[in-house]
Amino acid sequence: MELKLELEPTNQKPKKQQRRKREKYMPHAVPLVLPPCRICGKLASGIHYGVNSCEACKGFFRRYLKRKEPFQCTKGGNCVIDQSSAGSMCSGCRLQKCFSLGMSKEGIRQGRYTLQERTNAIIEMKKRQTERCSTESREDNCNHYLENEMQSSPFDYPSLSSSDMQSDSASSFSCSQNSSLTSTSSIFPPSSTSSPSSISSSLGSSVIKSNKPDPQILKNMKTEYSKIPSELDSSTNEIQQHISCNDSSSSTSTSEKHSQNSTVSQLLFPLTTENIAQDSEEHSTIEKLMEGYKELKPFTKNLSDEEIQALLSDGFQKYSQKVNLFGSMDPLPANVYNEIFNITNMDIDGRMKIFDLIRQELVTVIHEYVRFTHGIPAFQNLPSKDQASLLKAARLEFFLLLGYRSLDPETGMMVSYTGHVLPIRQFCAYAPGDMSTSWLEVTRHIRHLQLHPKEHAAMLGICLTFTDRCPLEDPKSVEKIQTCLLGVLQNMLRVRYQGASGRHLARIMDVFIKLRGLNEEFLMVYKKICQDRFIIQHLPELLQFLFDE
Amino acid sequence: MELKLELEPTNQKPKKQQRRKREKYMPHAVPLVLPPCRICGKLASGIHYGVNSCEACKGFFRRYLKRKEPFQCTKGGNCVIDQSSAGSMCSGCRLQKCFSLGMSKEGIRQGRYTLQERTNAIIEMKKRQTERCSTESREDNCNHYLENEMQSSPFDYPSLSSSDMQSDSASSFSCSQNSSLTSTSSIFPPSSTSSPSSISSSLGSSVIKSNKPDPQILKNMKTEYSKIPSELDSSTNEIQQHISCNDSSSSTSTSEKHSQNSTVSQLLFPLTTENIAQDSEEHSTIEKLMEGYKELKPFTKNLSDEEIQALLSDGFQKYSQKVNLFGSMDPLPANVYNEIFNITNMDIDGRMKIFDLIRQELVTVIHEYVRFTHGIPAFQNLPSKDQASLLKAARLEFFLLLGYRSLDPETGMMVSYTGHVLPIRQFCAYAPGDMSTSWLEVTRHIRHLQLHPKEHAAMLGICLTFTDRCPLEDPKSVEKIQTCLLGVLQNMLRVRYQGASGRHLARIMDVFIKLRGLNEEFLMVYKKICQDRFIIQHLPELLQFLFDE
DNA sequence: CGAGGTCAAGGATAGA
DNA sequence: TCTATCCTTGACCTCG
Ligand SMILES: [Zn+2]
Ligand SMILES: [Zn+2]
Ligand SMILES: [Zn+2]
Ligand SMILES: [Zn+2]
Repeated sequence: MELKLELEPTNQKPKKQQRRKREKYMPHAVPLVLPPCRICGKLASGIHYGVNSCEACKGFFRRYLKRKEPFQCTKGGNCVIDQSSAGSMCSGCRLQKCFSLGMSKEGIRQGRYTLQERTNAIIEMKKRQTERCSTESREDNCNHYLENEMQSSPFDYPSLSSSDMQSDSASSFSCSQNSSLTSTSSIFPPSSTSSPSSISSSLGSSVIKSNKPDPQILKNMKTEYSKIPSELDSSTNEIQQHISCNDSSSSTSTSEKHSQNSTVSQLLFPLTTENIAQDSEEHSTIEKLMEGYKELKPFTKNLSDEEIQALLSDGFQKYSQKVNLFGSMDPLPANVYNEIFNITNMDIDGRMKIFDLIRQELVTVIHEYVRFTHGIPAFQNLPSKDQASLLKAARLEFFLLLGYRSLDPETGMMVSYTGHVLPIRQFCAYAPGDMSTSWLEVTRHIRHLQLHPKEHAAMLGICLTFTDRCPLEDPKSVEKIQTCLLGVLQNMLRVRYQGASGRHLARIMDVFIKLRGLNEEFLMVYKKICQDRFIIQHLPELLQFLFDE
Repeated sequence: MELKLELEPTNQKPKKQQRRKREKYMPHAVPLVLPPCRICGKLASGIHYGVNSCEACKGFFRRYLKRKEPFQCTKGGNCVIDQSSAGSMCSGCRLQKCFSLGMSKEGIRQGRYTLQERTNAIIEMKKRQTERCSTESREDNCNHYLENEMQSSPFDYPSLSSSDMQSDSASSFSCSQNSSLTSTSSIFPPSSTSSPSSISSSLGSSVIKSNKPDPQILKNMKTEYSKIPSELDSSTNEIQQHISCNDSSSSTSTSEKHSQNSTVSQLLFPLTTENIAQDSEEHSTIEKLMEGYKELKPFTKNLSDEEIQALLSDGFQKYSQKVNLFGSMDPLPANVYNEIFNITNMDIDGRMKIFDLIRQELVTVIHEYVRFTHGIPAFQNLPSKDQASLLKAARLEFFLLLGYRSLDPETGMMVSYTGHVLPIRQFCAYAPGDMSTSWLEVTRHIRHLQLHPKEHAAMLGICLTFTDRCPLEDPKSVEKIQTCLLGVLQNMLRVRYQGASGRHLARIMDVFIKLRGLNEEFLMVYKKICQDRFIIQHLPELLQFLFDE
């Protein structure tokens, strides 16, 4: 009788009662009959992560975003996702469907592109570019990467309600006056690298030494890559043919193609009768690439996955024990650990040890890095300035990609280039907390790819030959190299995965995108840190490696 | 033998590792911690099928629902069901118990609790508790917080399908032999505080000094709070009356109440004819509280919000500039900043400065803290051990709550107790990254409450008088004080917000819950850090403040 | 109105 | 087989 809360008459039992089974939850009475969930077909509750979807699918995608580590289908990846399968949908395929319908964090994304669609777009772009490179007079010889303003983006999502616009943009696309721009510059955010004139001594000297244009090698290159000549204006007709083949819809069935001596890339290198020789050509490209790849000798190179894992686990145990000595800080996050480390004056020693390690390793590493590029077709024909720029711009991504087997994404332990086992946090001491997390995540993704060495080598080559990461004197040649490597990679994937190769390539492209993201992050943060007196004093080599002056 | 492991599909290996040690499963950070399973007494994981129960009993009932075939007892149907019989309970009797407690398919409830529901539950809890405290003989005089097993839960939502059961449980409730338990211990996670015997010198001495029972003050207290006497066994009848009034239904209209001189809390202090004097009583309570509140003199106390904001903004600018000198680290997170700070050897100075500051402030602060408690009705009548325990246990939450105006949750800058402006990250140097985030978040919430000083004072008092945060000699008296303060607060809210006061109270309760969470976090992390040599050496006062030995 | 959090239902699975 | 735990799901809620 005396409850004052009765002013709000609802809060008593009756409220609890009405709170039983309700019908479908709709945040608001939905005036219009909205389309059903695009993913599962159930009643949608709104637009979530960019896609009209139901509460369930929304939650599913949200959980994915939190828990990372994409789900894997165990049944071939072709499970049906609809309301009939509610409650027990295959998570892997459901996630794939979410992706393919364009779900993404914040729904902001540049369009509703699938990984696969994105990859296709990238590849198509590259194709068109090569075409243009070949057909165009070289009057626009300026740097690709300086021009990426105003480019009409191929990623602008075609609005469903304006299909006329779509064709508009499609037609304007091929005759765009800005058409010489790279596609990658719109896919990857523009890099914030500095001018190419400043070259670190250790890196620069290696490059210069190795860059005296050896006429013999150059000749070999010409032989091997006669279809992609160093003279841009010649022999374009063949490539043009490829393109015209490819411009038509891609609906031609694979089996048809097989009659034409296939397993060879069709998207990038559609077969024509003149392309019969490509197989062997590609083979020698791979061989050369692998020679360069052999030059890279990270400690883990010749270890099996199990051996590496044993190393890492062992190291992790020892590390944990060590950490326990400092006040049992084991479960504490890195920054706390580092703080303790610093304050107890143990840090300086610890850090110095690592710096010494880094210093030693850098010398070896950089030489091997340069030698790897000798295996990249025509790379040595590039202007030496470009070679240096590329090496510099790709350094971080290259080594992250190179070392993916050496890092346990679960424990964060890594085997260094010369075989020291340590937590990556010590490498990331100066980075914001989530930098090492990103590194781990990318590594997880790369591991997920289950790469063969040849694929790995090709990826490393591709990684080195993005034209949008730095200003270049001759971006077209670089572009061409990358296109070639992409073709090689694609063929390998096709041989290995057949129909699923598209998805795999998509995953690989995604890794590149993620790597690029890390690189950006890295540049932003480390630019500032390089001014640190301590580093300047104790690790000038690192600065030379990391920065441009 | 090893093949068995390999049967598990490919890349699962790290995941399976963790299987050995399993703790009680609690569905991730339960904000509303519930009393133990009503069926078997083990730790409950939530409300299942309408009854507060554990995972096991939930699963048991689910299996029954599927199998349909009801279990049959073979031993007469009177088997004991509790945790001691775990694993080998009689299924028939277990199911019977499930039924008798109201488990049913219809009892289910979906979705989360509204803020208001939660608050209502909390308040209801408190009410019932006070009831129990007063009616019970003191034979069970042991610590509240040790006993929170087996309490019958007022959180059990009455199952719709078994309304008869409801009255059953209601009647069993009031005569429960375990009824002396605190509610808060089930709402808030149990605190991990240490024994009350160890008291830090600085805190302890203040308390002891102030705790010599001043006969004059004690007399005043008796006059002012004669209805809540320090002697527990006397004058309980009045409170009992409140309670008995309160047990009946709450359907009397508010307007009726107003004829009885209301605006006084009815939920906690239901009006009876004897309660006419309460208004003035409450008034004097508030006045006394405010006297204590005046003793608290944080630098910002007499500044307007705008003035504080100006201070903070100014400090933030200066801080940013300073930070820019160290390699323009402005946007970097705290850990990086601290690292730089340490490595350049500027850190030690910086840290030491702050330590000095903390040391200075602690002395002032603790004295004022103790003096504040003099304004809490009957607080000084508590056993001095209890006073010290409460002061100790509440210290963090108290100061976070006290200083909410001094902290800009957007920039993370704060004005210290004596007026120094600095980023809170420097206070949180040893905490994991998200600790300061939590602090900011709680502060945001408190600011959102738009508290009046009196409300603030009441909250501080309530904050100090939770019985579940530490062991107490006389928890019931503490409980009574808190109930009184809650009533006062509730009335103030009602005057100010009328119909919306329920929601506001809900928000306030939520803040308490959040503060408690921070406290838990704090205790977990800082326990370890107190072993740090550097701190022991340079800031023993801090340790005394933070810890118990 | 959508992102994100909450939390009970139910499935999966190791253990008894 | 039954039990108890772990984990994913999806309806519902809050907040900005
Ligand atoms: Zn759906
Ligand atoms: Zn599937
Ligand atoms: Zn149970
Ligand atoms: Zn039985």
